[in-house]
Amino acid sequence: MATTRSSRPTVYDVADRAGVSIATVSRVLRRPETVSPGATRRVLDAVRDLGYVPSGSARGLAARRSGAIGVAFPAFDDVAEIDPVPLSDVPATMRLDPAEAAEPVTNLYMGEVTRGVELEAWRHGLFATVAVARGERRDAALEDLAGRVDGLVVLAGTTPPEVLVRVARSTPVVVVASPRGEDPLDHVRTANGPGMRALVEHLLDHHGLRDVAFVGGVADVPDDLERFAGFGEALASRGLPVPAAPLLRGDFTEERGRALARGLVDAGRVPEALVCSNDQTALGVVDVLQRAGVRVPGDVVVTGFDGIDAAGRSRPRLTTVHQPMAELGRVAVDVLLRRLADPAAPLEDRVLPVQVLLRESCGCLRA
Amino acid sequence: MATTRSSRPTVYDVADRAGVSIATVSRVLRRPETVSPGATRRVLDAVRDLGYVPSGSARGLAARRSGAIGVAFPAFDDVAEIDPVPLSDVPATMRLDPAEAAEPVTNLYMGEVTRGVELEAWRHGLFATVAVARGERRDAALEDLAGRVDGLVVLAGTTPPEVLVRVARSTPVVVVASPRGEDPLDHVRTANGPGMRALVEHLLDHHGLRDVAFVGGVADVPDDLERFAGFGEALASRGLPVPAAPLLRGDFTEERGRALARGLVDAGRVPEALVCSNDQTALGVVDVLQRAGVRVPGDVVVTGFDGIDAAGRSRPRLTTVHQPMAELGRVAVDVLLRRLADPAAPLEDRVLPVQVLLRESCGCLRA
DNA sequence: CCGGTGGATGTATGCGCATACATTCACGGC
DNA sequence: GCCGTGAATGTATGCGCATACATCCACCGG
Repeated sequence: MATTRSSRPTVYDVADRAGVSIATVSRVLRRPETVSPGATRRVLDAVRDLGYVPSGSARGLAARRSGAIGVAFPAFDDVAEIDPVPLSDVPATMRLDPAEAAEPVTNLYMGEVTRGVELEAWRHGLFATVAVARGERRDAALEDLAGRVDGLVVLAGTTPPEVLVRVARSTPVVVVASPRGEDPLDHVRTANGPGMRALVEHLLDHHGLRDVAFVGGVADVPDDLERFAGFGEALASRGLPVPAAPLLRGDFTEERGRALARGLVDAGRVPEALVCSNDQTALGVVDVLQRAGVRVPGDVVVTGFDGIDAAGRSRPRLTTVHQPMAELGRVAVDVLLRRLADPAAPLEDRVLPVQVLLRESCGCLRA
Repeated sequence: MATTRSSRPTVYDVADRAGVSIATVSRVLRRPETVSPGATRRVLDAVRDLGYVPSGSARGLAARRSGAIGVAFPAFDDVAEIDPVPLSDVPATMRLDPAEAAEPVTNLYMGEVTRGVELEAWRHGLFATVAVARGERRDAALEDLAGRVDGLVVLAGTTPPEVLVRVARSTPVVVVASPRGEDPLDHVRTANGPGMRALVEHLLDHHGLRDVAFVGGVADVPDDLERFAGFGEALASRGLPVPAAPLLRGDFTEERGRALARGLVDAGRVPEALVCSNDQTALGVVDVLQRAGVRVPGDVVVTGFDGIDAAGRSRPRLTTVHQPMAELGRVAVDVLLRRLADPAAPLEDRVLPVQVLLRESCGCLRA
């Protein structure tokens, strides 16, 4: 006994039932002050009786704007696409869970940025349509999305720049979290470099460290490059030698961080400080060091970057640089709306401030 | 030098440029096999040259389906709506961060469910449009959303049931995470009761506990009710007295969990086990107990529910019941598509399995 | 008592696309 | 050499709404 109607009622149905023209129906819904009380009343009754809901497509077509903003992410979770939907009736299983969970931070990132976009869109009466560009259909899907929204917020790495630029010819595009290149697009990002620089200068000045090493993430990722650059600037500003490359390179995962730390311990050459390119890596590093009997921050200082929840719950709590993920989404929408309002305005490159969180893993606070 | 065109090119522009009719343009894009190679070629060239992207609104209108699925959440973050967009140029600030972070799990929940919905939608060539129903515009926005999608996934608590039922007259609605009531809607939820029951039976049977107390969350929330019911069933099945109400009642936050634990410690009557209705609360409880010198699980066993990341990172790691949040979204979409395919099919009430994670806080594993 | 005025409502049209139907044309069979 | 056939393409229409413009009518001033 599902109650879904075979076909949705339209303005015409409402108009018939209310004994008015479709124009009056439309007016009651969009500009009520121009319609007499009587007609308004009858129309609203008809709307209620029929369960009428205006078609977004028709409205969008007539208004020449969809009322939605698109958010596109790179395929963080390509793998997850495999699992079939479980239809098991088993209500509860049980298992010993000794494993160290390694929740992908990317999920969190996606969720937070989406939240920011949705919030800012809401404030302007818009909706947010999200898509994770995966596999083959990747670029085609982005164009499809572009066709159904008023503007796009695209995370760096979602699609090749040339596709973005092409799409941008018809739909404004704001790129999140990558530095302005030569593309004619608006950008929003965080102060990766300055954040890392401030953190490292703190280690040098406040804790008097000198033997400071960088543990990178995936090579050539803009964020990683900027962080390493900030690291170098800090050293240079204090007259210390600047390495050409990170001491170690991971892939932003906790597991990889563990492996790297294991290598250091085995080789017996752990520096005074391990400055990691992200929190996940740092958490893995800390875990392995502690198991190997190396005290953090007693024997070695470890820091992260991102400011994820887990970094504030570890022992020791991780000193890190917090970047405002949801804020990225909000500001991206702000930039998008400005672009919509004035297509000829100069390109924007907004850099959001970060905050260095001094906690236990650098020795600033006691556990 | 922004490159956004003043108005998007249409099929007509493409047809003109390619020297064909709009029908041929449309065919090249939708059914390429019906068009000659020559025409196809010219059309694609024109599309590229003009940066043409089909209008989603027009397509939706003509096709009588939008190609999008709506996801609506209750207003977890009403408060956050206040902050203005920061336009600060300060790239990095610094602060000592002694506070215990209390990341709202609701954000995570929203992100995960959205992820599931988006993934399943993607597999069917659909997009996901999300909206958090806040404040005054709440119900109106839900209808607006309904008008622009082919189906809705609505989380319990987003809007009053009567609004849902009304909307469902024109757009299929699947309700997530609340038990089937009298509404003529499809439902998808997790096995809250059985999960909690299994966990508590484990505490009774395996750890031989008897003085087991329940720490609830917000009253009258379906999930909380079901969990408390499962708690009671476990006790009853072992011939123990079943309390009529939770020993304590929090609000699902970590902070509130702390306050409750403080009360117990001060009163000097801490039970053998504190079974919490969610992880956040349990984390707060554990923190305060430990600071008060009460050992967990040595002196008192504490358990949670939800299986959030933080529960696997605390010391001791929390024994809890993991519920598949992303899976909720995926299955909801699955149910939605079935409903779309057959409006007359019997109503569904899918219950997803949960998994009890036995870790350190119940004593199953050593820290 | 008539033209003017403004509020309420109706009529007609366009938004951009998909597609049913019509048309054209090349080709093969008779 | 004519007609049937089918592939390729064009023409016309509808999808559901917003809105410019036309119409109607009650009411006012002169």
